[in-house]
Amino acid sequence: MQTLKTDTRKRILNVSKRLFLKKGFRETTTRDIAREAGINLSNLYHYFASKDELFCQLLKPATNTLEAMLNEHHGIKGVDILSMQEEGYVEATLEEYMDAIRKYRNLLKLLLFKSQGSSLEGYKEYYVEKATRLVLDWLRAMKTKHPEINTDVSGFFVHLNNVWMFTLLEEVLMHDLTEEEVRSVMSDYIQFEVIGWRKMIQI
Amino acid sequence: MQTLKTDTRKRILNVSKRLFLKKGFRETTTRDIAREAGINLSNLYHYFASKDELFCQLLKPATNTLEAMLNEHHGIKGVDILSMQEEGYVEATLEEYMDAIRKYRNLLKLLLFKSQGSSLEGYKEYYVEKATRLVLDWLRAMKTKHPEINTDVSGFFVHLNNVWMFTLLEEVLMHDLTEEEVRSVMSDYIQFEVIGWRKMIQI
Amino acid sequence: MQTLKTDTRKRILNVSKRLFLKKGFRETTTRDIAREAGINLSNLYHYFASKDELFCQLLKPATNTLEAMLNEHHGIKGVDILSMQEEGYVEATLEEYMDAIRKYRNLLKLLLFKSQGSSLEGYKEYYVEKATRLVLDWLRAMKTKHPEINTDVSGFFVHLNNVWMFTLLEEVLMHDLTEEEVRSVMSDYIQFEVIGWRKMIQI
Amino acid sequence: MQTLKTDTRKRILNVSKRLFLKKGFRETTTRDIAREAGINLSNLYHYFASKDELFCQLLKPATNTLEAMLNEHHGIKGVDILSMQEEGYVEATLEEYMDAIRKYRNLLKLLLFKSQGSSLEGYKEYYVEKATRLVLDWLRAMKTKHPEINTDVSGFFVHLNNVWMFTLLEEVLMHDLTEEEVRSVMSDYIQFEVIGWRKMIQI
DNA sequence: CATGAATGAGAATTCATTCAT
DNA sequence: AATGAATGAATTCTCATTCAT
Repeated sequence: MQTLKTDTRKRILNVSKRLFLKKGFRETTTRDIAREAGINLSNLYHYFASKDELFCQLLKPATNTLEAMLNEHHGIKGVDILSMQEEGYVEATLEEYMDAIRKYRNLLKLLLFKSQGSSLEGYKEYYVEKATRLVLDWLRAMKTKHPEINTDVSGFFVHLNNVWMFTLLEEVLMHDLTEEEVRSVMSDYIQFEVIGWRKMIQI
Repeated sequence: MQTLKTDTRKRILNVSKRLFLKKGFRETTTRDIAREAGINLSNLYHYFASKDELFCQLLKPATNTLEAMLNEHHGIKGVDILSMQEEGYVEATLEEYMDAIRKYRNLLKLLLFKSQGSSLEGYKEYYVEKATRLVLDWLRAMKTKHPEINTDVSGFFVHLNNVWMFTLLEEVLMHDLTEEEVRSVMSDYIQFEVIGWRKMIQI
Repeated sequence: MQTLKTDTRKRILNVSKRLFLKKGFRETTTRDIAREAGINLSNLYHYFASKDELFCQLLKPATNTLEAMLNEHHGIKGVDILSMQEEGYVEATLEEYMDAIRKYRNLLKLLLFKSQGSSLEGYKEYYVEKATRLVLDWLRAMKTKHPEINTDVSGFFVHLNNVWMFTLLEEVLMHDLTEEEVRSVMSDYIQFEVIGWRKMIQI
Repeated sequence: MQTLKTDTRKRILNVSKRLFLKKGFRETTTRDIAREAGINLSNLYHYFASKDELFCQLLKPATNTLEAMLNEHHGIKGVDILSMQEEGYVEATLEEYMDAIRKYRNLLKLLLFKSQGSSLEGYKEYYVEKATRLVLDWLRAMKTKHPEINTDVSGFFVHLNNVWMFTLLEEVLMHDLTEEEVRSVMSDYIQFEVIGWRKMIQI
């Protein structure tokens, strides 16, 4: 009996994940992937248009989540600047990061450490830039709403802030911290950030 | 007419720097370098044993400086933990970093962003690890000398500290901050670090 | 239109045989082979992992036969030393050599004269050594079975014996003796050997 | 003080001998030679027109001796076929071979085992052919002088005879037999040859 | 869905030799 | 006599991708 389309596709993705993790995007050949997936090399191209597309598809869940977090967390969408004072907000944000790492630990590793040569190799920079722009826009909006707060924050500061976050993420992944350790480090980090943030905008 | 050895060598290095900076180590071919340097491809091997060696030689000034800084700044050699309180120490440290960036801005870019595929591709990790070990050793030595201070600092904390430093360096390089901006950011960073450090060891 | 796999493979092998024979392993380039076989250079690597593997595969029939002859002829396996007196034994041995030359004349030429630079370049020496060891072991076994015979034969003598055989083989090949001529020379040689042998062990 | 021309030349030859012996003609690069001789690469070409010429010059003493032996021993020059009966002749011949090995052991090794890629790579075959022709000519001359002897010897037999001799030489060199061992083996061989020879021509 | 065959564009490195000084 | 610089021609092997079936 012929393997179901999804089976083969799934197998390719699983094998890819393993190989990309081991050797990185560039050093992993399509031949390796096909061989280990037990399929013909050309057949791989029935499922994915190119090696790059395969990589992007593989990372889709992780990048989707990151995009979502980008919009919601640094959220231009409705979160009021004053709500950052509430306890629950910090908790929620923490959980979001935790979830992402719990679910996509390996995909995030791929994205941050193993993507060179692929079209995702600049993802971190792209993400940080986008986040920075969103936050700055949001700050401007908040200024209109709450003219009393200080939103005179340099772009570079916001930028650096986002970079710290990614660096932390990278360290957590690189050193394979346990969930307990991650939680502890993350908690410190987010508190530090929120507090610093409040102070900065003087609310 | 025969070109002086140093001319050609210098030309190769200049061209390499430009190309590596533009396309990275891996994507830059020896052919490109030779063509742009106006020499025969094989002649390149007269000056450098391999593409990798060329890259290492090119980065030598920067890596040398970093190694020196490693030993002197995080220096296990003679700096007393108490001297970190003095104004001058912070100043000096700041100047050291400033100098490195001023002199080797592009080489540091190459080292940190464009070295993949070369033997220097893991330099950041190597450096951070080594720095971490040196600092921990130094802390142990200080404990003997000043039993009253708290040196109960986790390895991961020290590690993270070193990573922050590199991240900052990366950001400064990546965004091509002017010297004025660098000085400002660096100053903040070092003060932050020294203060945090003092608090941590409770002196 | 797609060529059958075996066609191309066969063509590569045929072309290789011709070129290796003409210029030797080292002086024959993979480019030459591909061009003359009418295929793309990289396609050659579809069929053979390397130039060396191609050479070994090409010679496989001959080396296999030699290995078989090694085990059977100088055979530690069951041939009794006394059976060397029988007429049939000499006949059979002769035929074996004749067959090998008849079937693999050119492959044997490649193996003995054109293999430098390949992993088979020391085949003659390897073969002679192995044969020598086998014969010496067999002699020891015969000594147990027939304590009356003289098996006090020096290793160097056995060695030299095997070398003569190869030299003869080489001469026959190098001078392209006809089958008739080969048969005549071989016959002399084998009779000479068997007679000398009998005398030596005094049976 | 500048090195004398002969010194440098001598040094090049010594170094070459060592390197060629270790790695063979082809695998030894002119760079290696120059480096180890402590001279500039181009300077090597002041002493020898090419790598090949260097090799030939190095082997000159050995090839000269072999050529001389060729003429004298298988001597078309005056040796009467009947003198082969005398004791002294065998002795003299033996000594000649012994001398050559004693004096040129390493050069002969180079010639026989390490010359591939050089213009001397076919020396053995060339020598054997020439010897064969000389002997056949000489036999014809003897026939005129002594019509009673049998000179009806096949060319291939003479050829094989010369090949045996070289094979023996090769074995002696390859296994680094001591002078004592060489003498013993050689003695057997020459006696065998002379006796066989006498029998063959029925004198 | 699946396959075997085929391709083209490289890429790093080697080496004997020559030239100008 | 000696040198440093330079050359050109080669060579093996890689890899993502496409085509015909």
